[in-house]
Amino acid sequence: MPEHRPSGDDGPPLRADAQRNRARILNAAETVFAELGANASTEEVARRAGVAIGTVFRHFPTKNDLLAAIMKQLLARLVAEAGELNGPAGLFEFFERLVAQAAEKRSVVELLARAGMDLRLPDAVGRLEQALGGLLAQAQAGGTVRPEVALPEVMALLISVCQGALHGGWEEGLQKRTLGVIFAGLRPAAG
Amino acid sequence: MPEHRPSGDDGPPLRADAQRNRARILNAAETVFAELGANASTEEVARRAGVAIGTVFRHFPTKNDLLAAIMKQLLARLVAEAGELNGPAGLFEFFERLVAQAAEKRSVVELLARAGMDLRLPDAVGRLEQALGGLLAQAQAGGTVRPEVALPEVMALLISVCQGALHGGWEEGLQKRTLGVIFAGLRPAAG
Amino acid sequence: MPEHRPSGDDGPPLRADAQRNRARILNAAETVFAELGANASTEEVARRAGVAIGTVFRHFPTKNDLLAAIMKQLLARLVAEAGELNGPAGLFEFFERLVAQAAEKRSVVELLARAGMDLRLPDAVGRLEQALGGLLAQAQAGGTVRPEVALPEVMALLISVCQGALHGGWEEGLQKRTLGVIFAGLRPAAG
Amino acid sequence: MPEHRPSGDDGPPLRADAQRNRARILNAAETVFAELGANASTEEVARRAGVAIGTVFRHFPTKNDLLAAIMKQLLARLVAEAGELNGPAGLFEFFERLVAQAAEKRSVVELLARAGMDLRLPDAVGRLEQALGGLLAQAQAGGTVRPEVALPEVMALLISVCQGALHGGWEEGLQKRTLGVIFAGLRPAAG
DNA sequence: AATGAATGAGACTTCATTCAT
DNA sequence: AATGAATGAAGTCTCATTCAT
Repeated sequence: MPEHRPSGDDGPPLRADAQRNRARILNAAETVFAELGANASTEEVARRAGVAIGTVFRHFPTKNDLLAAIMKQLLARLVAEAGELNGPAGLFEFFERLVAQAAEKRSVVELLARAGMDLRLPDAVGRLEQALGGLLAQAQAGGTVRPEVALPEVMALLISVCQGALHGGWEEGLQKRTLGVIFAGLRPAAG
Repeated sequence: MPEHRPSGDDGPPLRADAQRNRARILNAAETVFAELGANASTEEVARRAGVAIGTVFRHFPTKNDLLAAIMKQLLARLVAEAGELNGPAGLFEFFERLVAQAAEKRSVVELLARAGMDLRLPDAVGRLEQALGGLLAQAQAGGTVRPEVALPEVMALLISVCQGALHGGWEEGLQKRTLGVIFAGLRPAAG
Repeated sequence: MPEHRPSGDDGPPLRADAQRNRARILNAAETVFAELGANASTEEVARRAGVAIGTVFRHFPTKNDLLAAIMKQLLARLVAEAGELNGPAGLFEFFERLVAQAAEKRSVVELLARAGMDLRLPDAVGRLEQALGGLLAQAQAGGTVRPEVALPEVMALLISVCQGALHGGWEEGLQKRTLGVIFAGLRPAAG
Repeated sequence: MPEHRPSGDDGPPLRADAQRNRARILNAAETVFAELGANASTEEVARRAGVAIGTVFRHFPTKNDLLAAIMKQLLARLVAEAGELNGPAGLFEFFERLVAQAAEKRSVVELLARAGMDLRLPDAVGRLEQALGGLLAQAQAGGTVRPEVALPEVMALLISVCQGALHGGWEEGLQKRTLGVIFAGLRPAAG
């Protein structure tokens, strides 16, 4: 009975070495996919993780499973990050952080993009939306964001701007000005 | 051995049939990559173009060359489209059209994304920027866009939102509301 | 438009070199599978055929397709052989020849065995049954085989005894005596 | 490092749990190979036996060893079965039982087939031949089988017809009629 | 110029076997 | 003795690219 962990159930706890390898693989995969894009080879992941190819497939029986796992980890991290933010400016802060990450971590976005496609991660994505919803509510309560703005377009803007940052390779100033426009669009009209 | 047309030079004019084939291949490629994504097989392109695989490689010695050519064609089309638009609302109109296309034409964006990477198309992109700059100037002249807004962030927003539309699969309403936020961010503060 | 020839249609005639390679591959495959059994590797087939692995897969997109093709060729050969035989002793002669072949050609049987399974060759098998039926009728007409004996059991005996010869590695004498029992069972009781 | 039992020697007696495991593995293997064929995975065997993969390899250092063990067990069972039969019709009865089993137990035959090949089981096979010899003698003594018929061809017929039954998937009627021909061939000529 | 067959590196995946726990 | 994680060779198949026709 090997260890695949498709989603919720944890099964018996992994042996220490297996856990270590699983983590290493996940990290290597994140790096590799970030550098080479989503169709980097699984062998490369194995090489960087310092394990044999078979080990990767023991933990993630399919390349897609590996991608899904990275994605899940990534989304969880984002949710956690969102959870730490508070107050009316939290939403904007979140945008900034994410975009900054996107600039360096190709996978953040490339994978986010596939979330709705081959990979099936509805709940993980759902949790992110929820967290984002919280930030939006706070921002609207604090008067930082117009009340008519709804969650879907905020999500859409977030993803868009991450993609843009990723593929465009924005330098710092550009990133700030681009977000500036979006933030201005979210704020209530100066009265 | 002529006939590759890496970029500027035209060389001897192509034979009529060769010209026809080149066009067919380009069209087929656009369709195929739009449908199957950027790593659809070159054979599939040949099949749809109704030519043999060798012919594709005679015209485009590398798959990347083919992608670059599509990109170039696409950008030219966008420039033309931008040229037809006028007045203070032209910029917004352009955004809307592009996003609408992105929703259907996968390649529009997937390729746009690679513009800065493996593919080298500085001049084609430059021309698009120029056209966009014209629209921006008109919008600012007409008071539709704040004067502080500069071309790079407009370009960045355009690309971002196209990517978002592509990967998110936005329905009509969402697309309108998302663009609404961006347009609000571009407009002068209501005074 | 490559050349796969799933079954009936011939499509455009293969180029001379392709035809030569196809034949080489088929021959190599027959040999290899005969020697190493049905799960010998496709690479080995390619090696013996003196072509690259890709060539094998161009002609037979799947290993199963290759097996099916061999099988078809084999059955056709058997049908032809059956067609050459005549008279009341033809059936027995056919048995003998087949068993003799089985002793050397592992595939003759191993593949025959899979005829009803993964490989789908109903018509090819059907033609063999038809030919065998002809021999049976002649034998019964000539009084060499009892009239109650029907085609299915003759087919069953033929396959059985081929399998047996294959896996048992019968020497000449044993083969003769074994068939002797079966022939005795087919003949009318001595009156 | 004890516990492999290549053939004759027994070594120190196995611990109770080890013995139990050995039996479980053997049973699981028989089932699995019967269902999935001889190249089912060893992991599957372990899974069904409810032990870890390492345990399987501790008991049977090689997959082939496992196959050999199954074979041995199977042959022993056949010998026992043959021992229970008596009288002039015993031989025919034995044929019928075996063929019936073959229809359901894929391994019975698939393994029998390999008896002479990679697996080395001369004595086990020898004992089966001996038992079969007994039945043959009785049948000949009782006048059910012609005196010229010798053991090797009986063995050959048995194996052949098992193979045929296995791969052909005979229905009941066909099985009966096929054996009918063979029995007729074994019986003394009427008269 | 076009054709399409051939090439061969490389992708994903499986599985017998070894070895640390 | 048992466990189960790790190994890595090997298998099937894909596809960009080359080259004989």
